[in-house]
Amino acid sequence: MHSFTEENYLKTIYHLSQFTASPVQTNAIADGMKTRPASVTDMLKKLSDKQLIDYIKYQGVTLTEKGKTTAVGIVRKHRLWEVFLVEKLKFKWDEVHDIAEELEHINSALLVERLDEFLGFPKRDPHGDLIPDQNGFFEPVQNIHLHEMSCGNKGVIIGVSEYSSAFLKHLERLGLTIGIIIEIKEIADYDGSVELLVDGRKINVSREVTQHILINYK
Amino acid sequence: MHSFTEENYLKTIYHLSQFTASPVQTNAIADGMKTRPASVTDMLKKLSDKQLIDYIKYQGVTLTEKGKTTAVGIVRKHRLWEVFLVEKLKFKWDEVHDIAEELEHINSALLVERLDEFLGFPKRDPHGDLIPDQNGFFEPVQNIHLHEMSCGNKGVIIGVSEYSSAFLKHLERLGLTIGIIIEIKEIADYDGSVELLVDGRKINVSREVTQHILINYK
DNA sequence: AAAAAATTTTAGATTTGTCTAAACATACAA
DNA sequence: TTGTATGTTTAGACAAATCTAAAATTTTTT
Repeated sequence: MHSFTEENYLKTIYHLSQFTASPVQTNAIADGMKTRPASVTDMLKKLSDKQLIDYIKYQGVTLTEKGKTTAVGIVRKHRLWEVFLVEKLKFKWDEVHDIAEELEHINSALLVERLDEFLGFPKRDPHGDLIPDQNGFFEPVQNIHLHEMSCGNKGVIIGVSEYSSAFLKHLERLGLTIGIIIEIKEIADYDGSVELLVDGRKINVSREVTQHILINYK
Repeated sequence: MHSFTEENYLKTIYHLSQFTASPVQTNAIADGMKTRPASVTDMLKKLSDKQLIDYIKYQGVTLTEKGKTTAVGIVRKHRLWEVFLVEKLKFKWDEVHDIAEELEHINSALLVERLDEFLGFPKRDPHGDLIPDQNGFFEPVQNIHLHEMSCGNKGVIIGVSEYSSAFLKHLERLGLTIGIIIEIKEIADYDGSVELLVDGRKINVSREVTQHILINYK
């Protein structure tokens, strides 16, 4: 078995490699793990010894199959527990991330499958993220961030890419929750803030916010 | 916050002090924690520094109020999670102990209270152990072990004091589960094995088994 | 292509929890 | 009450995960 720390490194590397095809760099991992680059280097050696990552000095890392399987397993647990907390225990979507960070390390394959069944095999978690199935598969996503869209574009809010309570509460106050249909009315040259049409109302959101909203856009 | 290890020490000390009024000894803790006496001594110093135990060299330890509160909190979580696993996820009573050992360290007061509510404020866990309430209170138990009873005595199986899957499966095979009424027909001088009357049938159980069955006997 | 900047790694230290072996304290028995 | 057995603590080491400071490598700039 792997330590919590090892699991967290794998998860961080997994999430970082979602955004790029190239190897994940030490500094990026250090940021994600809120630790120092020197500590990351130490851990990369260990994960490499355990065949969980391919590591080339100074070049960065990629997950091996074994590493990816482990990482996806943790992501699956995290998202299932989030569904449990919201659906069964009446938590709000901004309250569950930190608790799920702990629960994701509970080690029992049977538990995960029973939980999945108990929850009715949910497809997405409360933040709109897809839940990998028992074999680690899930349809590749082709969402784009709101800030990548252009004037006149329409779409549906399908998820977020930031899970802090502060951010999620802010979205809720703005009425920008999952499933909401939005249309881009104007993008300010000055600060990148965006005017949205939501449910007939006009709403102004900062660039900061647009960078963390995922849109299902075709 | 306390580390998992610290929490496990506190829990072990708590359980050991259930059986005796006198201070808990280093070797007993080492047994319970499956570690060495020298390691226990190191940890006792740390717990003492944190005011979780009263520790006198060579004499043993007792929990402080703070230590007891912490320990009971962990026991509460353990037992609530066991109920969840059996009642909601359809685990068997012999499958839940190890998973609950992990879940008991999840850190969220709100989670515990929501879980309690979700489960309908259960009074006992699947092994018959009482679940402390939110304030750590629970009626003092006056169960006795089956091996402490005499010929002709009757009682109800109210719990167990051993949680291994092997033991619990054995009980189930014998039909000795919680709520079952038993009567002692005979106690063998030779090996301490006991003949029980259960539901009209006669059953013979080893002394080993009688030492881990708790009876509500008045 | 050399210099400067950014990134990454090494070296050496620290903390937590563990260990073995040896010393120390207490209990008990002759 | 002295000796032996049992139980406990100290001393010194080790592994995991982290850190700072310095050295090494790669990338970017001029």
